[in-house]
Amino acid sequence: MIRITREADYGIVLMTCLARADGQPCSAAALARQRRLPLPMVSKILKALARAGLLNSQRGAQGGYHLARPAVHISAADIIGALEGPLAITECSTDMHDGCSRQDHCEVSSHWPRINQAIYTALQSISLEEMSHPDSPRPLHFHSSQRTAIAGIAGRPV
Amino acid sequence: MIRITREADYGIVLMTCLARADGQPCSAAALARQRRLPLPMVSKILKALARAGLLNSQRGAQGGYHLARPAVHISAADIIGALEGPLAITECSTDMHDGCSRQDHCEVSSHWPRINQAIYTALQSISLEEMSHPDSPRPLHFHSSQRTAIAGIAGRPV
DNA sequence: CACAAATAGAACCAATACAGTACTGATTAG
DNA sequence: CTAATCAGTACTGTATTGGTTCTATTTGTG
Repeated sequence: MIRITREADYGIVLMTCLARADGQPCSAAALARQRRLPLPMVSKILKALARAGLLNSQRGAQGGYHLARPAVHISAADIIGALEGPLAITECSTDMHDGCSRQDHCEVSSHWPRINQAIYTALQSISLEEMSHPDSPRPLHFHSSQRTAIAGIAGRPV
Repeated sequence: MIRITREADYGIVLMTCLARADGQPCSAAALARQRRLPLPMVSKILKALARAGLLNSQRGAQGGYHLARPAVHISAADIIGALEGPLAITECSTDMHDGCSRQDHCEVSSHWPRINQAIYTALQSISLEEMSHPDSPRPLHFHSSQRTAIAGIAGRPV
C-alpha cells in the first residue's frame, strides 16, 4: 500500500552488499555483476548515496565505494531518505504548505506529522547491520497470522 | 521519502469527517463541499472505502455514507490499505515473488517483511478516533528537533 | 607519460502510474 | 414517477519512474 521506489529498493540491496564487504571498496561494476542489476542504475544509485554522505568514493583505477560509517549507524531511514528525499508522506506535510489551497478546510493536516513520525521511527529502528545478516536475529514482534496478512498478499498495489 | 497516493490522503480526510459526523450519513456531495474537494474524486474514494467494508452506504435520496464500525476500531492502516491495496513496499514483498528474477542473488528479500511490518505496526497504532480530534492528545514522542527534520523540509520528493 | 579503470554529472527518453473526468446504470425516498 | 444518490467502468492528460547515454574528471599502473 505504501511504496518506495525501486531506486531505494536497490539502494538497500547495494548497501547490504557494501556492509558485508566491510571496508573493502567495491566498484559499481562489481556490485552490478554480483546482484545482476543494470550497471548504469547501480552507478546512479551509488553516486546518490555518496553525495548523501552514506558512502565514500575512491576514484580511479582500483577505486570504488565503501561505507562512510559503520553499518550499525546507518538505518533504513537514512538510505531511503538519501534516495527519495526527506520523509513526506503527503505534500501537505511540509512547513510551508503554500500549495495546499485546502489548508483552511483540512483539519487532518496537523496529524500527518504524527504518521510521518511513526513511520520514520519504524524505519530508523532498522539498522543496515541488522539487514546485512541473512537471518533475522531480532524477529521484531512477528505474529505469524499477521505476517501472512501483510507480506502475503499480492505485491504491486492495484 | 515514502509516499502514499493522494487518494489515500483524501481518504483519511474524508474518514475523519465521517468520524466526526458519527452515525449521521453524509452524502459524497456534502463531503466534497465541506472539504473543497472535487466531487468525482470524493465519490470514487468513498466507493472504494465502502467496498473495503470501512463504510456502509445508503443509496437513494437522503442516502449517504457512514462508518461501518466505531472510529476507535479503524486505523490509518485500514484506510490506506483499503485505498492502495495491501502493504507491499516493494514488489518482492510477496509470497510468490515469481517476477523477481534476481531472487537468487537478492539476500535482502528476507528483510523486507520486517520493514513492512514495522511500518504496518506504526500505521495501525494510529486510530481514526485519534485523528479526528484537532489536538493531538498523545504526542507520540515528538522531539522538536526531529520534527523539523522530518516534516520541515520540502514536500514532494525530487 | 600514456592508458585504462573508475567515479561524477547532466541530459535524455519511454513506459507506467496517478489524478481527475465522464458517462451510464441501479436503487430508493418522497 | 422523479429526483437524489450510490455503483461501476472507461477514458485522458500529466508527472513520475526506471533506465540509458554521453561526456568529463580523477587516479593507479605499466
